[in-house]
Amino acid sequence: MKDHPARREGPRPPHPSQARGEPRDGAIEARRGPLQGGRFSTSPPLPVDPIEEATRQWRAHGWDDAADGMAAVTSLMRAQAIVLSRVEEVLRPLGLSFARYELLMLLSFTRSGALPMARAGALLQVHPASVTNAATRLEAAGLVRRRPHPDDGRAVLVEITEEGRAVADKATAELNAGVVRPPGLTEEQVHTQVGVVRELRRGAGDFP
Amino acid sequence: MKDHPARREGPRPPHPSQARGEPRDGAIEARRGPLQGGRFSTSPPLPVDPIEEATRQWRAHGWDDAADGMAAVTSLMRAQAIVLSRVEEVLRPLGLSFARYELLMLLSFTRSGALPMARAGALLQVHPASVTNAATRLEAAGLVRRRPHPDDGRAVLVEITEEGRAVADKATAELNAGVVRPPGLTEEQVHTQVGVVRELRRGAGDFP
DNA sequence: TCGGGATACGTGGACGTCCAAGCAGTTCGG
DNA sequence: CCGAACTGCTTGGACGTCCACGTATCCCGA
Repeated sequence: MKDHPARREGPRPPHPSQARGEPRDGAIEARRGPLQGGRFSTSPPLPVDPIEEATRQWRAHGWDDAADGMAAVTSLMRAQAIVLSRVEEVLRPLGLSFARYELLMLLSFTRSGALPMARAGALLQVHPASVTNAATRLEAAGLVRRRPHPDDGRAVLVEITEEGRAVADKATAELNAGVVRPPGLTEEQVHTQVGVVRELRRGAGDFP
Repeated sequence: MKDHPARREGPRPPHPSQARGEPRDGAIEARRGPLQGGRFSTSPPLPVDPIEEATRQWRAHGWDDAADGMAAVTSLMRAQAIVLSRVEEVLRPLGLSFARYELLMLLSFTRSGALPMARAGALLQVHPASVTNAATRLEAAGLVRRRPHPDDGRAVLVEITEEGRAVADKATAELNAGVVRPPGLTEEQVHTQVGVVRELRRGAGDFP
């Protein structure tokens, strides 16, 4: 993880602008395209869609009935990488990763601003160890605080701090403006997408 | 990752191949449900869809126009985790991860069975370092071989071995049967999904 | 011809994700 | 009432992904 996959957080001194010997004031730097989600290799962009090409190969090998499925799988992987990349690009300046942002928002939606670690893990649908990881880093940044559970000696409550709320609000505003709202997809496409995935998730036992 | 977002492969406890003495006919072990994609926390399954709940919160906070977008993002992340989990569950017994499987298949589709590392990275759309990683592990398993590029002293060719082809074929057969073919989604849903993502990828500059 | 810039890889580090194991606190049945 | 089974959390590992560097090689223009 996945992957998932891409994340960082530290300082990134050499911005693409200077590495390229870009003389101009970085003023506009016009993101090529609507925020590209991660293209590597210095070579020129591919002339054809690699996934479509793979699908062709699949059929050529006689796996016709599996071709669409594989295309769906690889498409999904790539889509996740692209979107995650865009999200983290926005979050990075705030010292957040998407995982940490999710935990922070989850806590901010709570009445008391606190949740037992296990509960958070269940709601975020990630492994308990991942919650520990995120909580530790958020705590180091002063965005959350750990507190023993009053009624259960085993449990630990993660509680969002005032600063945490502030950062979460700022992050949300920037995400809404920079990634979510910009229509990369039609409203209908988004609905379809979410609907399809909901069935997938239900089938995986995410919820009844 | 992200990543992804999520992945593993090494520490399967009863090293299927060598480690343990014979695993008693673990024959049935009945996968609960249709191959669940990763549910943690011992607590009972959630009573409601956490993503839907989050969307509700989003609206309640006045971010109506961003609610659907956030739902799309989180849905995508979860979908990727679920599918990746299922795929790797099938590949694990073969000593493969999805990343390694992809590289292996890419090579198998080549006439000569070999590609320069950079070319592979471009086609798989992952960072060059990821290719190095996958190639190293596949090489250790004897599934690929590294060879200096005949015409370019900088480049390295990764070449699939006979054993690599055999493992790749076996993996493909099992993936087709165990994950891809089983209709978790309608054929139409799959097409829609792939189509939507294709636009996303095109927008990200994956291909013209 | 020659030197600077571009390209190809590998390495080390940061992160997130998962699993397995270990420790402590809770529950429940005999 | 006590021990076994169960929970909750943390730690240490493995893996994949990306970035920043360093090194070797290639290529092109002065």
